[in-house]
Amino acid sequence: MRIASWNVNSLAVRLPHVLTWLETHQPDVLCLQETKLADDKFPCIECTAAGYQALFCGQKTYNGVAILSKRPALDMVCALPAFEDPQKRLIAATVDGVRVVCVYVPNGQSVDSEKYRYKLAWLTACGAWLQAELERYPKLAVAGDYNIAPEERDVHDPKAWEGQVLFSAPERAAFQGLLALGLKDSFRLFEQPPASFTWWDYRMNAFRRKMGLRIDHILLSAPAAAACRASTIDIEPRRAERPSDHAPIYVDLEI
DNA sequence: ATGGTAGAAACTCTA
Repeated sequence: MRIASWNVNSLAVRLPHVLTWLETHQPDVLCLQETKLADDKFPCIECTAAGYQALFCGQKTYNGVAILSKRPALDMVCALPAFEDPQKRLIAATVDGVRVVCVYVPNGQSVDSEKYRYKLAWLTACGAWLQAELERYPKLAVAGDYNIAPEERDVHDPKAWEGQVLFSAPERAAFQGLLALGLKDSFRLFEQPPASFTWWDYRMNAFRRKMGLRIDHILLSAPAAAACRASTIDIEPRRAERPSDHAPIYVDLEI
């Protein structure tokens, strides 16, 4: 079973990229973030034609998440139950016995902002909810844009980024808190190339200059991690015309 | 020096 995740930064703009990528890589599940689409605008017909059903939880202009799957996705949840929030950042469903959680963690903007405090509060609420999900669903994957680089090797210039949003100590501690629930960072289950990143700023030719961060992750419960055979970043779509600023990532599970 | 780029939507906010 191949489970993928991609922050597309507007599905309206990136739909051709997504359809091409589905055709090439044939994931069983694709988690999307930053669809930026109200639910009545979601491209269901195009997804069906590509062989995928879609569950989505969106809003106009900002945020928005979706789960595309070849097989039926059941028991959808579309928000953190105990966290009142108008922003559409989480959707979960079960596909072939695997609980798939798609997250778009708040960016945080800057460490002194209200948005940063919201990011940390959101992560606390998400962790508490995931703890209960892990008890209900042994095979669980949490895929998405975490907006956190966990370690120095996940940042092109850790000294420059130290203390900045996406790499500050409280954010990294929150990420470690998710791992402490028993989740594994799938990417680090395997030897990986140095300077492996998933996001490059559109500005300053960051992609060409390899100035990236690894902020998109697929975390796995212990039984899912035990079945994981590979965890991959596909940077090819970042080279395309009008790319998303994020690369798609995926895991291959022997399930 | 606080820039720059992209997207949505509206002439600004978010990332």
